[in-house]
Order: sequence, then C-alpha cells, then structure tokens
Amino acid sequence: MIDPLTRKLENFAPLSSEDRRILAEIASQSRRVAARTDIIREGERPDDVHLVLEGFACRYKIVPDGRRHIMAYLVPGDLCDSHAFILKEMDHSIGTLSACRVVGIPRGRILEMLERPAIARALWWSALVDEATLREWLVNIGRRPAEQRVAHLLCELLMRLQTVGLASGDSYELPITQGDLADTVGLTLVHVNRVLQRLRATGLITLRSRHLVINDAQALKAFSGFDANYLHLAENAKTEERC
Amino acid sequence: MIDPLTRKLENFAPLSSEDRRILAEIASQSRRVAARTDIIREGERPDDVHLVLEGFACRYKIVPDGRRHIMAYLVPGDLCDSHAFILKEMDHSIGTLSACRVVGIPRGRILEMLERPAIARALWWSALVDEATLREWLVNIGRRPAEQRVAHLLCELLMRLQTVGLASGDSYELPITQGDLADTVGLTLVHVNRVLQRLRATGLITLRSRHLVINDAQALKAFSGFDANYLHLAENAKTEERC
DNA sequence: CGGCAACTTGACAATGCTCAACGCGGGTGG
DNA sequence: CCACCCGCGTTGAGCATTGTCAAGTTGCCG
Repeated sequence: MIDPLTRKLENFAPLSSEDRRILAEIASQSRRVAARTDIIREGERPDDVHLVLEGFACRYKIVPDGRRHIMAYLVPGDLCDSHAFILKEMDHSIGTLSACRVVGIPRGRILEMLERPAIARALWWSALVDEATLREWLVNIGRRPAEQRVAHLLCELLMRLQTVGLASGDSYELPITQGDLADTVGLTLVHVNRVLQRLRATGLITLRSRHLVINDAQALKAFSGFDANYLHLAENAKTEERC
Repeated sequence: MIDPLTRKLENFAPLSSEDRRILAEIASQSRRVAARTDIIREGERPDDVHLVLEGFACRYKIVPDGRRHIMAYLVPGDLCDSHAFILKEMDHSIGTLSACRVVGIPRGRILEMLERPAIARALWWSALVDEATLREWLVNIGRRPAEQRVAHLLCELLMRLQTVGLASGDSYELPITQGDLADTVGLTLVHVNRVLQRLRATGLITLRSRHLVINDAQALKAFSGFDANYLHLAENAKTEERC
C-alpha cells in the first residue's frame, strides 16, 4: 500500500518520482505506540516531527479542572509538530487514541524535504488545511447543536480518510471511544451516547463496534451543514483538469 | 508612534534597522475602513495580504441557519491572509468590527519581506501563535463555562494589546459590541450581557462605554484558567537574557 | 429633539449535564 | 475452557446552564 503521507500530498499537487521516493523512505521505519499514550507533552521541546502512519492520535489540552479537550485528530498521513522549528516549547500535548504506528522524522530530514519545491508547497498546503480545520471545529462547537456537531465531525472524517484511502465507500473504521468524541465536540460522554443513538435512529448512520457506515452521505452533510471547502481538496481536481 | 507590526515582531526577535525600515514603509500608506465592513469574503481570492493598523477586525463564518461565528480577532499588528500564497480561495470572511485603518500589502512586497531572515522567522512565529490562539479558543468554548469563557478572552486581549502598546496598565479600549462577543464565545447576546454584569458585580472588571479595566489581572487569570504559554511571548524574555 | 443601535431586564423553555446504576463483551488468569 | 474483571456503552431521573422571546432603557449622533 502506498504510504498515507504521499497519498495525501499528491492530493494537492503531483509529485515527481524522486519526491515520492524521499517520502516513501521516511515511512519505511516506524514504531508502534499503544493506545492512550502520550507522544509529546505540553512544555516539552520536541526534537523531531512525528508522522502518523496508522491509527488515530490527537492534540489535546487539559484545563485546570482536569477535563480534557481534543483540538485535532491526527490520522494516517498527518504530521504532528511543524512548530518545532520556531517555537520553544509545546503549548499542548499529543497522544494516541487508538494503537498507532508513527515515525519520528529528524529535523535535518525535514529540511531536506523542504528543499524540494513540490514537497515544500504540499506541506505548506497541508499546514494551512490543518489550520482551516481548526477554524471549522471552532464554528462547529460554537454554533451547532449537539447532533449536528457530531454529524459534522463524522462527515469531515469521511472526507479526510477518503483522501488517504482509509474509507471504503461511505464507511470507515473509527477506533475511538464515545468519551473521546465527547472531549472533541465539547459535550458529555452521556450526551454523545444519546446523540449517536438518535443519529442511528434516524437512519443517518450505522455504528457498531467501531465501524461506521454513513448510510446517506448527502443527507448527513446537509443535516450537519457540512461544506468541504475548508479542506481545500478542489486543488487537485483543478490540477487534473489542467493536465 | 512605532507601528504595531514592528512592535509585535520585535517581541519575538530583534530586528535590524533595515528590517525596521522595510516594515515601517509598509505601514506608511493605509486606508480607512468603516465598522462592520467586509475586507474579504469567503470564496474570493485575495491579491494582497492585509495588515490591521488600527481598530478591531475579525475572521468569521456564517453557518447555514444564518448565525455568525467569529474565529479570530485581528488587532493592530495582525496580518490577515497569509494563506493567499497557497490556497485557491478564502474559506471564511474577514470583516471589521470597529472602524479600522488597514493596509493591503501586495504579494511582491511580502516576498521581499520574506527574503530578510529575521522578518521571515518573525512572521512564521506570528503565524504559529495565531494557530495556537485558535486552539486555545477551541478549548475555551469547548470546556469552560460562560463566565470563564468571557474572562479568558479578556485576559488574552490584555496580553495581546500590551505587546503592541495598546493597553495602559491593565486596561484597554474594547471597541466591539456584546453581540460581537457573543458570536466569539459561542453564547447568546443576552447571556453575554448577564455574564458581564456578574463579572462587574464580583469586581473583577470595570467595563463602561467600550473601556475595559481589569481590576485584578492576577485574579481574572486565575478565575478563567488563563495561562499565557500559548502566546509564546517568553521568547523575547529569553532573548533579552542572552544579551 | 428624534432616532437608532446597543444594552438591560424578566419570564419561561430547552438543551445538555450530573449522578448513579446496569449490561455487555472481550481479554486474562486460573 | 470457564469465570471474573474492567472498560465501554446504555439508561433513567432530576437539575443547571444557557437560550428564546419580548419589552423596555440608555446613550450617542445627527
């Protein structure tokens, strides 16, 4: 299988075979990390940039009263700490949700990658999409009621997992707990449970033992007000048109 | 008065006099924009990058049901659309909250700036801090009750305005309406009003006709769980220590 | 002085939270 | 191979925070 980072970046711009070779080489040596394990903690100064190859990880913070909030999901193909080059220390932690396979890429390796214009642009694009996603999450939590909030997140994950080849049709594996979901959408575990049941009851989704099927993607998107523009996937389509 | 962008960037790293000259030149020609006016709209492709010199602007989105959510405040010294170079079109709008003075910086000018290493690093730092701020807002809305949410925002603005010299002691001008605040913290106008009254009643703040006084900054920070680490201001202190 | 936008207030409704208990299932050790 | 245990999911009852609607009030600007 082609590695998820290459797959994601090609979604933005075509890469030369040499570009692809460099990326593939990075993905070659990875380590396994158990579920619920921190990769980097707030306050640390990471030496290398982490790349997720398998499983779900997340950025999160713990607020003073002890509760957690998840600020981003890191799925296969996602880079963790692009800030490492500039900022002195992490202002948040990164940890796994499910069991993961990750690679630590040394700084020198990253610099090497950035010297290749196509890769550099694609990585920049990827960083901007991450930021746009963060903005969309803010809107999601700020202005959508519980059911639409969860539905919106499920729509986003469908698109993101499709771009790295981890969705089959409109279904995918969602290896996280309802508690994790709750910490993501700013609700309670109990309430997320009820919301999921209602989404199941209305026939929008089927979710059993971590396997999600979106029965009618169009309907779910309409229901949640999902508009994929913030993922900026159209870039690829436009590029292909030109070819 | 020294222009706010220079002032902000110097907070990260010292700039040479030539660097400063370049930045000052940019700030020299600006235009006025009335309150409640869009600078760029979702879907557009901006030609130049905007810099706010005076007043408050914001990034925002409108959700399908017509409600607005504000995702960032742009205060003097803040750049608006660093994505312009990579992404095809805006996935959100930018508009003024109060009357503003802004400059449109052409792409060529930006490239020129990026050739100066100190400026390039400082701009990169600034972009990363913007992203970190976005993450903190997500946590704020996701996991803090109404009063702490508003209090946290007020603490952040204090720090940010202090770094561009727009706060006097622990007070500053907040030229936005309670409705704007509501669209920022994900609450209702009515509820924000009651929250502000309670903050006033407990003596934490004094707010009258757009002028905010934080009576006990330490107390307000403690109350709202504010930790400035995400603004990464310590960089400057560390630099100064070295000199 | 009039008008409009922003702010304030009250009564009521609803969404989402808390607490507490129970069921289910998969993994582990005896 | 079975029994136990623990994490996760599910359910119910009652409560709290926040939203809605609707009607003033204040204050600034022309």
